[in-house]
Order: sequence, then C-alpha cells, then structure tokens
Amino acid sequence: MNEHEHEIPEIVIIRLPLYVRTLSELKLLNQTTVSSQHLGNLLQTTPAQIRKDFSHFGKFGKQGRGYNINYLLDELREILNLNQKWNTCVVGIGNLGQAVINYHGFENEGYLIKAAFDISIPSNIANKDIVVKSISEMKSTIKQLNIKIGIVTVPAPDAQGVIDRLVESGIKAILNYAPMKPVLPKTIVCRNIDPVLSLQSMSYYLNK
Amino acid sequence: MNEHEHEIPEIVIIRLPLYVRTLSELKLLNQTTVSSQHLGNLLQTTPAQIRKDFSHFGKFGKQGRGYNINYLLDELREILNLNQKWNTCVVGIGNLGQAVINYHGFENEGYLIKAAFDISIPSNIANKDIVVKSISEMKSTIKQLNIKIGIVTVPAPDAQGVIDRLVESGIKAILNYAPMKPVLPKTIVCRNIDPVLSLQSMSYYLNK
DNA sequence: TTTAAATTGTGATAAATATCAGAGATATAA
DNA sequence: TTATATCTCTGATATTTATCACAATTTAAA
Repeated sequence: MNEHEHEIPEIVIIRLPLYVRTLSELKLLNQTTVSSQHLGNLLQTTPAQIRKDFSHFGKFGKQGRGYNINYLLDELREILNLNQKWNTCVVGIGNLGQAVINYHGFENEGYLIKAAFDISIPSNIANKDIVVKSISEMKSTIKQLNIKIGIVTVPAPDAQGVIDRLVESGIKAILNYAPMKPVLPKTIVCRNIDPVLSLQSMSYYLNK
Repeated sequence: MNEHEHEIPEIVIIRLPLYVRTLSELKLLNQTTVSSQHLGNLLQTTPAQIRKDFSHFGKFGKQGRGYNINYLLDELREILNLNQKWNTCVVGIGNLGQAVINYHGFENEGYLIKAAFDISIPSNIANKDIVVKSISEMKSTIKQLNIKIGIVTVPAPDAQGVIDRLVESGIKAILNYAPMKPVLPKTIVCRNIDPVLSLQSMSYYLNK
C-alpha cells in the first residue's frame, strides 16, 4: 500500500504530526530506534494504532527491531510536506494578530509569516521581515510572496469576508482563530483554534 | 433517555458548544424557533446528527415545528454547566500567558481569570482583578479563590511539572497551550491548543 | 546452530459514530 | 374538517475507526 492507492482518513493525517514531534524529541535524545510499543507509551496511545497509521503509507519498520528514528522521521516529514518552508500571512492585526506575529513558534517549524493585513495599519508593528499592508492589497501581495497559508485573527463577524478574500487570493489552507466555522470550497483545508469551545466542552465534566 | 442513564460519547459533548454558539446567534437575531435542518445548514452538518446528539439528553423539540431557541439554549447551557461563572488561572506569564490574560474572550463567556502564576513575577501585569503570584503559592491561592480550571502557557519542557502541581492543587480541567500531551489522572479533563500541529496536518494537503 | 524473545504489518473483528428512514405529532391551508 | 407539508425522535443500518491476534522476520542468547 502507498499513498497513491487510496484516500487516507483525515484522522490519520491529524495524528502524523504527533508522531513527528515525539520522534524529533527521541532524536534529540540521541535515540536511534524505537518500537511502536515505546512510541505508544510516550504518546499515550496503542502500538496497534501507530502501526496501522504508518501502514497507510508504506513499511517503515523492521520486525523484531522497530523503527529507525531518522528514517521514519524523514519519511513522515516528507509525507506531511514538512521538509520545506511555507509562507503564511496574518489577517487582522489586533491584539490576537499581534500576539501571533510576536510568537515565534511558527517560524521555528518552517511556517514563515511574510505579510500581515488589516483595514487600518497600526504603526507599532516593527518587523522588517513582515510586509504590513491594507486588505485591499491582499491578492497581489499573496501572489507575489507565494503565500499558501492564511492565519485569520479578525473578529468573528469579519472572518467569513476575510476568508473569502483569502481563497480568492489563492490561499490553500486556513488557520482560523475567529470563533466561527467558515464556509469554504472543499479544495481548501481549514483548522479552527477555538479555546472557548474547549473550555465549554470541558465544563460539562465539572460537577458543581 | 436522559443524562443519568448512560455515558455520553465525548464527541457529542464536544459538539454541544457549537450548537450553543449558533443558537445564541439566532437568539440575537430575534429568531424564536429553529429546525434541525436549518441548524444543520448553519453548522454545515446534518440534521440527523443534531437530533441524535440532542436525543442523548432528552426531547427538546416539537414535531412539525422544530426547537424553541430560548428553551433549547437554556437546556444545553445547563447541560454544559455554562449558566455559572468559572474561576480560572493562568500559569506562565510570558508572551503567550500575557496574550491570554489580555484577551477578553474568556471573561465574556463566563471564564474568569482570577490568578496568574510564574516563577518570577513580571511587573508589567497591571490588572487589579487578577492576583499575580509565585508558583510556590499555587495551591493555597487556587483553594482560596475556588479555581477549577488551569490555563497552561509555560514552555513545553516545564508543562508536565506545572500540570502536576495544578492537579495537586485541586484543579479539575486544563486548557493546555504547551505543545505536548500531558499525562493526567483520568478524573481530570484536558484540551490542547496546538496551532503548530494544525498547520502541520494541513500541510499534507498542500501539494508542492 | 538452535531456541527464545521482540517486533512489524495486516487481515479479521469489534467498537464507535453517522446516516437512514419511517411512525407519529404538529401546523397550515383549503 | 380534511389534506398536505413539516419536523422530531429513534430503531435499524451503514460507515468509519480502533483493536486484536498471528504469521513472518529479525535479533540475541544459549
């Protein structure tokens, strides 16, 4: 089996980055091999699930031995397209947008914030690596800078409009911080970051 | 059927806040009733799923008519324990922690940030509603302020230690912004906010 | 060399989740 | 009053997802 023969369940794709993260940590500890059992312990999941997940993409391990960490890591990073840099932009330069811009956890993982857009442009964004522009210049800027991922940090009522413009500008993936579920063509991938929903679903388990 | 007769799948619980949000929006628009069909359109899901989800908790609708929005909203909010305020604390007062503290989307939904902890206490947290303390005073402060939810914004390597302390201090739910999966007793609920994982799983769909 | 232990990859099975479809109830219009 | 359309609730069914369990292979020890 390989990735060309069947559609891989999204739930499997969503788990792959977790494997990548843990394998990276093991690599940093100079480990060279790992079994699905050990990986399962570290990730609080079952070895069977890990093996099944990997089996969608090929055979990466050796019976009786486990997985070579460097090899598996590189294969998984290749599958996820992590062995390259991705250009992103932030739309909405309020508190949240500025927090995202100042947080450097994205750059470290290869997601470069190349541009930031808003209706009115604040003067306090001092970052020579990021182009700050009006939303009206979104399309040309996104094309010019080869931006594929949009990060949406506008208030919920503005989000759908902004997202429509991102799609029209050729963006392929959206990381949405606005508390709403965007309507999107099915060629566009989207993930919502919504801590309030998380708090609310946890509250169910909090007995008064 | 009601909530006392069976364990409700977590995936159902996770969807309830989405229903609450959309119903609140409809209420704001002065709508009084809604059908599962209409709600499904708004939420991009199927009416059958919405009805099945509700059926775990009781009968909230009227055949031929749909759901009374005020009634359904109040029932769902009651089920989720949203008809009360919850005290929370933030652990880690770096960039991310400060962004969380300055973001007022939590307070508006009834999640009050009552305390913030770190090893060294920054002087620029000027907020008379929030107690800023050393991590060493965590347990007593959490008890005293009746805090049930901990928001973790420390770097990943520090997170497990901090989370262990939160659990020991009597916290029941954790909103974890650190890029790691905490090990927890199964009496504690946890949600992870991990935008890098989201970006990485989306990257799979971005063809080079 | 032989045996025992470890471990993968996977078909089969089980469990969880989503959808279907229809009886029954309600509302509306003729 | 009757007919028609609407819509819930739910048991049955289908689909998806996770787990099991074992043959095959590798490693290491006897």
